[in-house]
Amino acid sequence: MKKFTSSSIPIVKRIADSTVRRLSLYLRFLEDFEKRGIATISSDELAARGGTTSAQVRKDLSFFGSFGKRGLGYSVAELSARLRQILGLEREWQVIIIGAGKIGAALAQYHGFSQRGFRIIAVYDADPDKVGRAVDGLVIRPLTDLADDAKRQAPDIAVLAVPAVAAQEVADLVVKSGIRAILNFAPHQLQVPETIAVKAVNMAMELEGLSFALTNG
Amino acid sequence: MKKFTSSSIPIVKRIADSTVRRLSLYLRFLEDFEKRGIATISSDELAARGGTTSAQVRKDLSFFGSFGKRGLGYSVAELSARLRQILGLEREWQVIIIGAGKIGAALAQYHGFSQRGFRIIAVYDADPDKVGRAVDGLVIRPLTDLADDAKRQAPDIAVLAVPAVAAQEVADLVVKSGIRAILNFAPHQLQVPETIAVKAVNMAMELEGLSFALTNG
DNA sequence: GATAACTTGTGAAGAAATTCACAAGTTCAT
DNA sequence: ATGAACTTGTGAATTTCTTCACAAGTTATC
Ligand SMILES: NC(=O)c1ccc[n+]([C@@H]2O[C@H](COP(=O)([O-])OP(=O)(O)OC[C@H]3O[C@@H](n4cnc5c(N)ncnc54)[C@H](O)[C@@H]3O)[C@@H](O)[C@H]2O)c1
Ligand SMILES: NC(=O)c1ccc[n+]([C@@H]2O[C@H](COP(=O)([O-])OP(=O)(O)OC[C@H]3O[C@@H](n4cnc5c(N)ncnc54)[C@H](O)[C@@H]3O)[C@@H](O)[C@H]2O)c1
Repeated sequence: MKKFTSSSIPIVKRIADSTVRRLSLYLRFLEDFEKRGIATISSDELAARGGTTSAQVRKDLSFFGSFGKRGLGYSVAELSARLRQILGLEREWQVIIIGAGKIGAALAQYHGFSQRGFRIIAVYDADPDKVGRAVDGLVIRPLTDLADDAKRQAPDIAVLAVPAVAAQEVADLVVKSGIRAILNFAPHQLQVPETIAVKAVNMAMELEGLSFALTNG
Repeated sequence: MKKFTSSSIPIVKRIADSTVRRLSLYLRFLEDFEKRGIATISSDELAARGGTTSAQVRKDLSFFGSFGKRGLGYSVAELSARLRQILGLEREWQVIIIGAGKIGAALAQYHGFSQRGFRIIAVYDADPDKVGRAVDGLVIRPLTDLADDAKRQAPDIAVLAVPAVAAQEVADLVVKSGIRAILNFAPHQLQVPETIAVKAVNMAMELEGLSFALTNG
């Protein structure tokens, strides 16, 4: 088993999605603690905040190294730096939004993303009426420009906020343009090569989950 | 082990969240097949669509009964009816939106939810400048009215689209008003009684998941 | 009605994720 | 220095989830 060294984060086995989500949560809590001037934190306190257990917190972190001090806990500053490193948040990611409708516009105007290192560099739409208008300082570009633009700007992540019927063809174009990650808001299961990372935000599915919980609760 | 009867869906053990999400997916596919006039479908075809396996599909369904015909597969119409019953989608759910900002407004104007039986009956905001304006035919109401309104209208689900700092106090009010399910868009981990069903849509977390995938891919 | 080709439903096996439990290390007070 | 009070990191145990594999049932064809 490889040991952690300060210069890199070794990943010795596939990390579960649920683990990554929790790391993301922990980071948010740590930032909160940092803001409040708290210097160290125990796995127990971190767990209480996230609705999990201290063992889970320690196990999650143990995949990447050992960042704590026995008897004391974790340095808030150090652990959040580690998590940012693990999650790949030390760099800035270039994000484009495709579909300047209601959701796409709301996302483009939301500054919470760039605060976390996800910079929205362009907004695209297929509707000639929308192209040329501005959303939060970004001029909406025609989708036909995407392939060319991507060659120059090499965006990292495409956010899909187009109607479900258009989602697949847009995804195909995104993949063809060399973009390797997609955040999909359309209620359509995308078929993409497995080298492409896809996350879906499906609000109808969340509501149905609540419906199930209310019905069988 | 209890057996399935046509009048009710017996749940003999706790159903995993992941199972419910997949049921929701299957239902979407079935509706698609139904629209295209396909009468029967095999677990294999359903699985291919959802990126899972036929055994997984059959196991998911087996928690609730046996809905298929050996050698033939599932009746698309019957299985979607069953899934709607299981998910509690035979009735209409009353939904309120709290926070008429960018996201809240986009959600209020989105008709995809009511098409799936989630009827948005009211929008609330704390900002006096927003109160009284209309979003998609709904007049924005002052949040101070919520408790009273809820006594009459008994909404089922509250969608939280308020800033993170306000999320907890709004959630407390929602719970106090007798609403038993929350869909939270604010990047804040809500603390609520365990009788309350909560789902969170955390887009920053999804982006960080993509960042992780791109970094450690 | 016999055979071939399917497909379901489900125990059992296997894999994965979570929780337990404790040795080992740290801090603090006296 | 010593003891008490903490807390981490991690194998092992446990629980949960997924996949396997096959008996049993259905349909179609000849
Ligand atoms: N608005 C919501 O609250 C909400 C909620 C859940 C899911 N969604 C989903 O998000 C997606 C967008 O929803 P919306 O409400 O913003 O819709 P919308 O109609 O307001 O916006 C869609 C935009 O996409 C553009 N578009 C259409 N085809 C395109 C194409 N081929 N290439 C590029 N752009 C194209 C349209 O011109 C339009 O500007 C839909 O799939 C919807 O189901 C929206
Ligand atoms: N806009 C996005 O794309 C986006 C993306 C991810 C997450 N979010 C989250 O969604 C939430 C809303 O974001 P937004 O962009 O719509 O913000 P916004 O500022 O546009 O809207 C927030 C609304 O909430 C109202 N509000 C504030 N305090 C309130 C209270 N105590 N009770 C009732 N209403 C109150 C405000 O008056 C405003 O109308 C935030 O938590 C944000 O982090 C938004």
